[in-house]
Amino acid sequence: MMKVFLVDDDSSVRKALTRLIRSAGYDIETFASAQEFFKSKPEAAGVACLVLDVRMPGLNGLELQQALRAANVTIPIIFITGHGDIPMSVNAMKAGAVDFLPKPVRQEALLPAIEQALARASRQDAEAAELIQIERRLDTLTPREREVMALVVTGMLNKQIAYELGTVEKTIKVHRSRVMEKMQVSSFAELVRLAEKVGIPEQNRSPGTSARR
Amino acid sequence: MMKVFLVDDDSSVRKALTRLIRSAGYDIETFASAQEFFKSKPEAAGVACLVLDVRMPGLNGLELQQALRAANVTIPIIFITGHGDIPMSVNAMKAGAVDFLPKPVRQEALLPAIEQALARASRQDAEAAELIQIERRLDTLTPREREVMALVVTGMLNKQIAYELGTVEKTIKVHRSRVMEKMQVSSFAELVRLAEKVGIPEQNRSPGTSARR
DNA sequence: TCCTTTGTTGGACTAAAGTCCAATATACAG
DNA sequence: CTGTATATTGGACTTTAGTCCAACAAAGGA
Repeated sequence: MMKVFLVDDDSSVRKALTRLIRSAGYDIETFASAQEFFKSKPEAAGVACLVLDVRMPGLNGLELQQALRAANVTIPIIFITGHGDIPMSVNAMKAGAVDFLPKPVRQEALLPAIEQALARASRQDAEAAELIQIERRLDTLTPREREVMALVVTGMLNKQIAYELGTVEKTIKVHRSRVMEKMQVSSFAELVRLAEKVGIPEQNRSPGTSARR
Repeated sequence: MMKVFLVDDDSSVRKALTRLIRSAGYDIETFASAQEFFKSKPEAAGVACLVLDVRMPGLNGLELQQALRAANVTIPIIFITGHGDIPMSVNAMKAGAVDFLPKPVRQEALLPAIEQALARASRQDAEAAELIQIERRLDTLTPREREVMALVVTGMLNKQIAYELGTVEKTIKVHRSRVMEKMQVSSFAELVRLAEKVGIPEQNRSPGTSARR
């Protein structure tokens, strides 16, 4: 892991930056166009960042940034460009770019940017991995268990939940215990924190009078 | 509330932008220098944003941005400049600027930026107000109660906490109940969430064997 | 010195939550 | 039709947590 993708239509730039980035100890993979990169499944690259030329024939760098965002690919991007202007750089940064460097690219600027981008990628990756873990557990819950969990983490008492769901306290206890087991937590505090992370009480439960028996 | 501060050493710019901003329905207050603005207690301005010229005699805009950050003043900043370059704009954005607009400033660029900046200020203000509320309650806790709260929100049982703190379960119950009361929560789930917001288990408690009796 | 705050603890319960073992009822897939 | 997953419930307890009343000790201030 720790991979750097480089997308630039100028082969001499690719050659020079490849040498630089490789000598800094990173894995590097280059592409001559945004389309080519986009087809390479960058979402599966693990911890990686993207050094991206702005002006290219076909899809340009900023458009690729939008396309990646639209595809939910969160790889950190460092733009490089020979003919940029302020609005362009500002837009790129607003859209989440790590840096925006004028060409010719100085290694004292590029290498720290890459380091920072990879650090960000690493955090994002860890965060995403944790969320996936949690959602995987959530997927093992039955619909009823999910309902119970959503109410439990609000702090409601079992008897209140039972009334809300039109059943009895005993049943809630059973569901609740299965929720704890399936979510792999050993304390209620942990369950609350898990629920916070995935934003659990987000389901629009019908307000007011719900199903009674 | 909803105030716009404008800092620019050029009085004709101040005049023109004041008219524009006022006509858009915002309160505006202008300053001819960064120092002047800095002395005006901007941290107490409520929901507000700052339109800031980069190049000024004395403290320049970017330096003011750093000074504000150092002073923990989080007012959103929109830079305006007549002689900017890409690295300058990128640095400003990295440091959290909302936008970075070239002069002459077009109102179609400035007004949306102000709107966005004020929206951000509003969120920050709400967030800060909530944290202050919580910390105010935390301040009413005795040292011991804080310790107990920190352990309680990890999900430990009263008896475990008692062992950890070298006392008995009964004592923990008392502290715990006072914590709930002083923090003004009616459920354990709420307490856990409050603790999350202020990052409660952050105190470096001595690891391993702690105080026994 | 006297009072307040803080930290403790006991007794006596009540309430809530959790556990084990069992048993029904329904819907659905094979 | 039969087995499985889901949802439900009872009984019988055990553990935990919470509540009310009372009391005591040490530290610090007024």
